[in-house]
Amino acid sequence: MAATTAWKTREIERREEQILEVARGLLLEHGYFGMTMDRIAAAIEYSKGTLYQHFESKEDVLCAIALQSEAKRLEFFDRAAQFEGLTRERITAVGVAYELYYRLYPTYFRSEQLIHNQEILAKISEERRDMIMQNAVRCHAIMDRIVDDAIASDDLKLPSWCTPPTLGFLLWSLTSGGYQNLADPECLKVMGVENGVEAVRRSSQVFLDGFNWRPLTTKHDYFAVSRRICAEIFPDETADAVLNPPV
Amino acid sequence: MAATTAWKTREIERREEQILEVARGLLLEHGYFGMTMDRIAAAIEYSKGTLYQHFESKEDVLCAIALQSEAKRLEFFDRAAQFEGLTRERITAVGVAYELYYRLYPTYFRSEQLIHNQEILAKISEERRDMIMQNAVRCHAIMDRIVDDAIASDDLKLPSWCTPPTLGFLLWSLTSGGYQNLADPECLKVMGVENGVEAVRRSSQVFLDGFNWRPLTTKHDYFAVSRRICAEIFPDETADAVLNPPV
DNA sequence: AAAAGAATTTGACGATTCGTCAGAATAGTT
DNA sequence: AACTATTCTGACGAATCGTCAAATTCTTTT
Repeated sequence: MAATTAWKTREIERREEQILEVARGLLLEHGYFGMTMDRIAAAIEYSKGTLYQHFESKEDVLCAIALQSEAKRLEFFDRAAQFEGLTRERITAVGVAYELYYRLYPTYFRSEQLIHNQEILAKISEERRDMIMQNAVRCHAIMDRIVDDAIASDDLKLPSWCTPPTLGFLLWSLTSGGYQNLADPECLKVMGVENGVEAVRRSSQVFLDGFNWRPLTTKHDYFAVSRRICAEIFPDETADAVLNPPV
Repeated sequence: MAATTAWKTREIERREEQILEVARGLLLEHGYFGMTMDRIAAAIEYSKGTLYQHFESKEDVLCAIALQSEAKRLEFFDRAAQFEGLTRERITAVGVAYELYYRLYPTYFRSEQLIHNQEILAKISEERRDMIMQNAVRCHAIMDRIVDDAIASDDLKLPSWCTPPTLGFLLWSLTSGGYQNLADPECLKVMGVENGVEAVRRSSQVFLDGFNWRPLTTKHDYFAVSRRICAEIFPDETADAVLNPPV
């Protein structure tokens, strides 16, 4: 009996990575319709049949790419969650994490947007869909945790219409909505906004001020806090002067 | 010479409306991939060739649908802009307009999202793309105008990092981002939010409080203002008790 | 009313792409 | 070397987009 050898297993893993790398390149350069299975197969120098042994459909490839992106985002969020300080400093750390993710991995950000499409989600394997959901849940759990801590420590008192997950949803809507609009050049032209990333960052603080999450920006230098977060949590990612501190 | 008669012209217009109606139905029921040109042709009882005399591509059909949606949204914004009152009441009117649009025409909202896709936009006629942009610009101009008035009348003083269009962009990001997340059932599940629409509406006010746009919610009953806006500007649309006042 | 000519409609067709699968090629075993 | 298990291949069927030459319908002229 000729079983799959360890040697072969490694070869398969290597190939899977290669496929995703090539696919991401095609996706970015030629878009969704330009990323064809034939082109991917040609680029990896294997046949389409082999490609389909790794991924059950084109959408599955797409989701695998998005999954990598989400994993990176979750990694950033996890690291941000380790920042120690006041609750509002901690939620700021999550904001910094998301901003860095958006700025360092714009291609990842874009592929994530793509799968927020029910038609694409409908075509993929149960397994991958679960993993995607799992990641999203964990990202929101991180935010929820901080909001809960803020309430417990009296830094924040939410109005009755706003549950802790609701605040997470709103903050998420503001930032992800903002980045999404910024990522669309047509939108940008229409809206006439400059320094969009800075605006999103600062307006998040305005938003939290509106909820009276203490200490307010008038009492606390969140610019300095962001710098500390960069230095302590994301030293490698912000070694480049452009990203430290966030402009 | 046999010229196109007035009779025929009307017939053509009627058919164009019919196509869009059928196409929207297919889009909603079966999604982007389920909306095929053959199915549309079958449903309107004309051949595909005739269909292609009205629209130069599938994307063109999609954009025509989105254009109808945007026209409706613009109509709502225009009406909201006619509300007379304090500047912050007027921006509230725009918020009410957008909320009503989202709640009354969820199918329109969805088709608008679809065309915010560069690949689809790239395939359509110059003419339609211009019209789409034009509508978007006019919606933002309405917001910008109100922000400018607020600054002129000292109701609002923007921080130096935030231009008037930037505030429009941010408010837009919060609300459109929020509705978009709410429209995605998977997102909703992940985030664990209830009463999302109410949360978006109230959080917009929190946001404006953060910018210190007077009068603040602590000094002014924007719930009552919203009711007035509904009664004066959108009487027909909010005749149904569920929508008046916005829950 | 019939013929000629213009406008409109049709659906079969070429091109593209997805996903499959029977058979070829390769690797491992005896 | 012969045999078996595994992996790989690319031609193929199906679905869909968009086209266009031919068929049909409508209008005008004689």
